[in-house]
Formats: sequence, structure tokens, C-alpha cells
Amino acid sequence: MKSRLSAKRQQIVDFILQFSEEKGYPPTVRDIQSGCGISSTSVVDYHLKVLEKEGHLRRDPEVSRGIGLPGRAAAAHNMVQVPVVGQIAAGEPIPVPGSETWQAAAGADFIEVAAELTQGRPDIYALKVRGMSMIDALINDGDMVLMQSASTVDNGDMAAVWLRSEKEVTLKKVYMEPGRVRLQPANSQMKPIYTSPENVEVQGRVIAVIRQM
Amino acid sequence: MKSRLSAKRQQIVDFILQFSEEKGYPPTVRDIQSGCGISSTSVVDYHLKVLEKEGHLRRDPEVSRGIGLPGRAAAAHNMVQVPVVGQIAAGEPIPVPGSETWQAAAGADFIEVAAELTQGRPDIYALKVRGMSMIDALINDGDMVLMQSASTVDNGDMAAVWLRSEKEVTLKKVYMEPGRVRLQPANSQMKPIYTSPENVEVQGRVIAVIRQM
DNA sequence: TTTTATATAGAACAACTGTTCTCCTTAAAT
DNA sequence: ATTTAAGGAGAACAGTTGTTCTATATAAAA
Repeated sequence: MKSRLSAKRQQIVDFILQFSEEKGYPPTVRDIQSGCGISSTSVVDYHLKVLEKEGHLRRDPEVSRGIGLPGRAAAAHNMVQVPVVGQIAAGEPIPVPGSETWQAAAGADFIEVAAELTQGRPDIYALKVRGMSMIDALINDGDMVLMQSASTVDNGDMAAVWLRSEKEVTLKKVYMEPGRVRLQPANSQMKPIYTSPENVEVQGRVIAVIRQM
Repeated sequence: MKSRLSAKRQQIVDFILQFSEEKGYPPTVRDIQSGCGISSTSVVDYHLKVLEKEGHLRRDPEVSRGIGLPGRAAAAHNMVQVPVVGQIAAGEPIPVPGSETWQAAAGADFIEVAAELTQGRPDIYALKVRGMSMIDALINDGDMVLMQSASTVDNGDMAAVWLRSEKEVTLKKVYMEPGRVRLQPANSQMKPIYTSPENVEVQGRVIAVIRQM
């Protein structure tokens, strides 16, 4: 379908690519005209028509900047806006955003993270750690924790659990054992905590930790 | 960091995002108008102006479809490709990429991080932590450390230092004190190490730590 | 009540933009 | 020499599109 391109047409394709990358939207016919040193819009249109027929690009008729280069959709860098819904500290349950509360939390901020980090999972939110109570999870004051809402977790998942009797939230690896729950700190030098299943309430799964100096 | 949006404005941002993804180019004011059920173009323009002032999008004046969402189509500005140049372990100096080695490292991987994390600093690279020797810096096996090349650091900076006599690299907060150097673990419960200035060789400054579960 | 900030409408303008029409130029093929 | 194909130039048209002006509505603040 695609044939080799003449110098001029290759220049046009290159220009469209570069323009799109730089500006975030495709060029107009006249952008291409001045960008490639062409004297008339009709010449640009002529080349674009050929390029489209040969399959080198796609045009939406009568749409301004309606030019698309194949394969550019996949090249889009994926970023995710993650809402920072609150802080996590030892003395209180973590704020889990409900489906509606999601939008409502006043004054909420966002952090941008690579989609790679969330692995496409929905309902991700972030918490800023306050205090040093999570230090045995290798998480320090000021760290940002990416969370996924969950009431249950798989064995070995790092999770935020609320300990009812201690009235404390903690980040630990959770292991269900016969008759009890083992909460294992991320720091293997530290000893696990054992407690009853009734005492633990899983509030979310830890997706990632980001610490900025 | 961006503030929360009203329902209508959130709808507009969502529409721009979806439109851009689908079509490959941003919508016009009138596309947004019909797409969001707004009765006048001036209302769209009004909301776009607010959204731009609040930093939720960027507009190129008098340019058709001149709307750009941060992190999406024109993501090149908001994302940074950071090369993962190697691993960091206790037994060896960290591999610092030279200006030319930068491109040369065969099979080098990259991680995409938000530009927010690097704060525009150049010469950032990443190291994957091997082993548990950095655990007193609250850094675990498998963590990704963002580094900036540096041979000197400010007092209190978290840095990668090579201890000559111990033949060991470690991540600590560095404090220059009269006649000695104090290496303070990030975990304040742990005791600092004191050594001579001749024994420490600063290899880089820690910008951020990313841990993925 | 008056004022102010926010949000919505409708209309209109001027510039932007895709498209098309006619008229060239060049080079190879017939 | 004539034809044909590919490429180019200039102008003009009509629909598109960003922008602005004026007017209205609502709710909070003074």
C-alpha cells in the first residue's frame, strides 16, 4: 500500500510529525505550506491527497487540522491524574473516597504519575504520610502512597489495615493464617504482629510509594 | 498540583480528553459545545479561560483546536524519560553515566516519570536497588532510585556515597562536621555513622524513590 | 436591598482554513 | 512534435472557528 516517498512528500510527513509532537495538535494546510516552503495551499492539498491515497496519513474531510499519522495514537505517553484525597497517620482511619465523594472532597490536589505505576487499575488515589509510624513499612513522613480501594487482599499484599482495638492504621504485608492474621513489616529485620481476624479491617492495597527529596 | 473542578468543567476536561484520544486532534470550541450540551460558544470560552488560568489546560490563542491537556497529547513536556543505568548494591560503586555513555549503555531501559519529580533537573538517571543494604535509608530491594550526578552535596542532602575503606556504597543524609562527616540514616531511630572526609566519595544525589508493589 | 462573583445566552465579527478552479512548468513517453 | 503525467502557483469561495460584546439569572456577601 505504501510506496516510497518523494523528497517533498517525505518532508511534509516529517513536518506533520514534528509539529504534532511539539504543539500537541496537527498542523493546518497553511502551517504545512509555510513550514515546508511551499508557495500555495493547493500544492499542499495536492500532496496530502496523494499521501492519503497511498495510506501514509488519514484526513478528516472539511475538518481543520484533521490530519492523523498512523501509529501516533500508540505513541501517546500515558499519564494518570491521581487525586490526593488526604493524609495517612497512625491515629485515624484512612480517608477512602466513595464513588461520589471522589469529586466532592474539597481542596483536593492531584499528582501526575506514569500509567506504568498504576498498571491501568482504576480507582487509584494517593495519600500523604504524616508522622513516622509507618517506618517499619519503609515509609517515611512526607512520602506519597498510591492506594487502591479494597476490603480484601491477597496473601502477601501490602495493605493499609485499621486495627480496631489499637485504633491505629498501619501499612503491612497481610498474611491470613489459621485462626489469626500475621502483619509483616516490609523491613524483614522487624518482627511481625499477630492479631485476630476480627481486629483487622483492610482499607486499601498499596500500589506504590513515591518519596521526593 | 491542581485544584478540584466543578461538575461542568470536569465534564469539559473529560470531553477534551476523550475527543483527543478518539480523533487524534483536540476539539474546537463548538465541538465542546455540542459534546457537553452547552448552549453558547461563549460559555465554553468562559470555562476554558478559567480552566487555563487554573492550569488544567493550555490554549494557543487564535489557533483552531489549540487546546492541550497536560500529560496527554503533548505529553513530551510533562514526562521525562529516565534511563535505568544499572543497579545499586552495597558491594560496588554505582555506575554513573558519562555524557557519552549516556546513549551507549546497551539494552538500557527507561522509566517514565512525571517531570514534577525531577523538577526540570537535567542528567537524571535511575538505579534499581539490589539487596537490603539500604534499608536504613528506608529503601528496599527492588526500589527504583532517581539520582542526579554530583560530586558534592549540600548539608543534609540524601546522597549515594562510596566508603573507600569499607568498599561499600550507601545512601545517607550527609552532614559535613568539623574534621569528620556524619552519615545519617533516613530512619531516625538508627544511629549515624561518623567517618573521615577522605573516606567518603559522593557519587550522586538522591532525587526520589519509587517503590512499586 | 444592593453589590459582587459566578454562570449562562445569543449574536456577530473577523480571521482561519479546507477546498476548488484555472493556468503554468518540466520531463519523460509516444 | 505531440501527448501525458507529475508537480506547482495564485486566487477565490464558503464554511469553520476563536473571540468579543451585551444581556440575563442566581446565589452569596455586604
